[in-house]
Amino acid sequence: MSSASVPAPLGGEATYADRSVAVLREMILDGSLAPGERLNEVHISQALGISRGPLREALRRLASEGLVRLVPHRGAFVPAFGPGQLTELYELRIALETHAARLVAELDDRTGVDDLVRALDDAAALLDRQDSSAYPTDQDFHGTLLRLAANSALSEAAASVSARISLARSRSASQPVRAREALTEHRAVLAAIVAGDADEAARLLRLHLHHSLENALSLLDAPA
Amino acid sequence: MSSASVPAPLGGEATYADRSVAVLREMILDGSLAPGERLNEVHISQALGISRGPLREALRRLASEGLVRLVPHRGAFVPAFGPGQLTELYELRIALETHAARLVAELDDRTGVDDLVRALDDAAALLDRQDSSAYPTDQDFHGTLLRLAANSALSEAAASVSARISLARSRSASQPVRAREALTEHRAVLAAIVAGDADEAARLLRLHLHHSLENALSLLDAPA
DNA sequence: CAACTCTCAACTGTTGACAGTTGACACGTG
DNA sequence: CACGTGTCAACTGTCAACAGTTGAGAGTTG
Repeated sequence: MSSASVPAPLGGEATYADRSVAVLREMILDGSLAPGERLNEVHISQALGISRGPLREALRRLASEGLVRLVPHRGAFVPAFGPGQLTELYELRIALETHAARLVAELDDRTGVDDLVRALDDAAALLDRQDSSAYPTDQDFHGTLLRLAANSALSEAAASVSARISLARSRSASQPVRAREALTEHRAVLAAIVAGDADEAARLLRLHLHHSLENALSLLDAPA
Repeated sequence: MSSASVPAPLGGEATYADRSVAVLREMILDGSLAPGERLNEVHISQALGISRGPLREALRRLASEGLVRLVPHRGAFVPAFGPGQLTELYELRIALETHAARLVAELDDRTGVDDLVRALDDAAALLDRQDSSAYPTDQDFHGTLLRLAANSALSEAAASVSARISLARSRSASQPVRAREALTEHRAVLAAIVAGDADEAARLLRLHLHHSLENALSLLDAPA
């Protein structure tokens, strides 16, 4: 382990297990715990200043999110995703998000959609003015779409998948410069939603995510 | 190939937690543990002849499957699903399965699909000959479709959703007589898949699952 | 008599110790 | 020298006991 691990305060009001989940998830996603690394229960519990019980519970919960892989009698590992698994995860994401887009397109109340349209217009203006290659609202767009679908089961599943994809992509942390393309595609999807064309919205979003997958795969093959 | 996994008698070599998960899942799905019921750690662990540690792990794992609801400092409950949640779950199922159908329709290797066609033909013949109102292959059809999609992440997500739907429908255990309609719709979906028409396959499957949802909802409102 | 407070039993959260398993290293054998 | 074997440290799985929280009911007060 990248053992620096300050015996973090871990202070708050939730249970130790809850807080451990949060701390470990953060460490896994930001690379403090590298893919392939083994998570030693004794070391980590001592580093967190708790006993093995709550830590084990945290590890099991992370395993159910797919951020940790448990091997009986061997322990917990941070999974290392290959191109095949990244593709599987993207296909799953496509399944979830395209259906969310379909649900939103068939929604009666359009206020949420209108807000999203405005947000994307603002982002477009910002991107045109200053050459900021960053497109911080990418995750926002997908997150908002899920939220508008108003299906908590769907949202939770999508969140789980997104976390795993983040982990799979974590090695290539350098956000690509697909900002403009992504924004353009987002606006196209949104236009179809506004028009109430569920099929077209789903089709465009599927296309967009396939582009994103291609991008992610190319970055995966070319490690820094 | 050490673990060619002979399905051990479940009392054999898995950990206590593993076995507890299996036992409890069974009890929840077959109604031994009714929705709304509270799961007392002490009582259950004594009934299973183990200590609270492994049982707690089992409960957390079931919670991650959605078959148990954990309330901090209050304990574990078997969730009681209302019409709204059942609808959410079905929408999630639709998202997953329609995408699976799409993937299968775009598959090159058609041998698996051909097998499924034959299986449905057999089922149809059987259903015509004897007036057996049961259509045992309903779950088989959906399960096979998922398997053919060859995406383990997708399959696992679908399995989790199916388990929750089973729980939500468990009160109305009497399988409805939608056998013929279901089979007809299955064959229509499959025909589209054979034709390689992903859009149409997805559309028909979405329709089929919406019918199934309507049926489930009507049974939910009218308790025996 | 309603509402509020206090007390307590039951239960979950947590801990530290014990038991069984695994993988690796050293050793002996062909 | 390759290979099987024995041994062992490290680690996970499990247990029983301790600590903190919750909800309910007895008791009290206006």
